[in-house]
Amino acid sequence: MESIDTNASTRDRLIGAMLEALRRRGYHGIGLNELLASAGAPKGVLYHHFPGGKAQLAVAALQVAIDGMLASLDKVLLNQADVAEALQSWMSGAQKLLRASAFERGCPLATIALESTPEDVEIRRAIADGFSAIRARLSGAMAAQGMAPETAQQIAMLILAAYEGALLQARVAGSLDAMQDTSAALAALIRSQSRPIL
Amino acid sequence: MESIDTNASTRDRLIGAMLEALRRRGYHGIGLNELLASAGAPKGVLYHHFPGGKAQLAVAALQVAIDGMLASLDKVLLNQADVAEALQSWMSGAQKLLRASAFERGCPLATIALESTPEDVEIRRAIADGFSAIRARLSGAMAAQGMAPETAQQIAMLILAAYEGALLQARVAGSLDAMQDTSAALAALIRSQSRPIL
DNA sequence: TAGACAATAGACCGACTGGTCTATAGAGTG
DNA sequence: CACTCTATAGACCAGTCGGTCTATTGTCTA
Repeated sequence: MESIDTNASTRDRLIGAMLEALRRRGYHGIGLNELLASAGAPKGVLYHHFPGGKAQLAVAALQVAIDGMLASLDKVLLNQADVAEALQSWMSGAQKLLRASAFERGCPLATIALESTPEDVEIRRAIADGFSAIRARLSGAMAAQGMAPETAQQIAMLILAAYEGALLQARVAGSLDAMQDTSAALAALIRSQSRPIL
Repeated sequence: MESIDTNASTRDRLIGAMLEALRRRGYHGIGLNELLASAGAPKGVLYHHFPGGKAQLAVAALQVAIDGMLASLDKVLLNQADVAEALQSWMSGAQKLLRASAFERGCPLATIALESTPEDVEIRRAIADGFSAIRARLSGAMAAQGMAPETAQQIAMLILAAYEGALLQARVAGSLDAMQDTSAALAALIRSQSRPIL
């Protein structure tokens, strides 16, 4: 059970609690009362900061999650000139977080994406935009390394899909194998596509 | 709204309704009353066929889903000698189902996998076993086509991860792009690995 | 026809859901 | 000090949750 930083503002504690819930159980998997208890906040404060209720809080949590993913991606891309290596760093970071949480903290975007229905307009838009931004970072980096732009876009799509799918498999299996295999296979693919075939 | 085949046995209608719910909204996204209504069955009959309640019904639905995925995989692998082509057929089938449901019917395994907690032992085991069986089919087919066994296992992991992740992205985006890009990138990868580099 | 058992039917239950409402506390400003 | 506005607090609500229970119907066998 992760405890939420009690020094953070009430609003941030609410977001943190929702984020944690989305990672572990999904949007419908946690109730408002339990959420409020883990944030150490009474009910009124939720509707004060988020008049739209649970759904609006979820959107705010998604934005935070997306910003975090983009930041970690930018960091590895900045530190490593080679995209294949940067990707492996990125996935290795995800593996550490997974193991540290006993395989319980996954990607919050994936969970709520699958639970959402067409009525959840804001939620779906936030997720779709987030995925799109992540893919843009990836394809940009690969194109900068000499990959054909259309190929880079295709492979960025594959990378993000594989990342989410590997995380998912790793969680249910309680093993890092999925992450490791996927990471290795992706790195090999990027390398083979970055340089024209000899 | 999909209507359930009223000719099927009550037990099968319950499973069908749960399967549909898992595809569209997830385990916690549907209530027992709504589920029963869509199956056209009263409450008592659920606990007659599935004493373990909602969770046991979900496991039964997962088994049906897994059997279906394995069957469709076997079919394309039998029809097409080339694994890359078989994979594209398989993913093209998934695209048809997605579009036919207005991007609402996803993979039931993925959804409940992300919603599950460590307490959901039977559910997680069913999913993990299902994924494992699917990967075994894929890696077996690639190994039979001359790919090194370790490589085949890695790529099978990548394929399944990418499949789930692409389906997820396609759903939130309401577009087949993710499936098409992923499918093309995977096919190219399989082909490049099946034959030793010239 | 009687008995046994599987299947269907739905009333009912306590617990909890997301959400609303009113009351109060605290901070900042004139 | 009085006023204002944000933030905190939690009682309260109708509706729904998953699950239990008893009654009835249908079917097969003796």
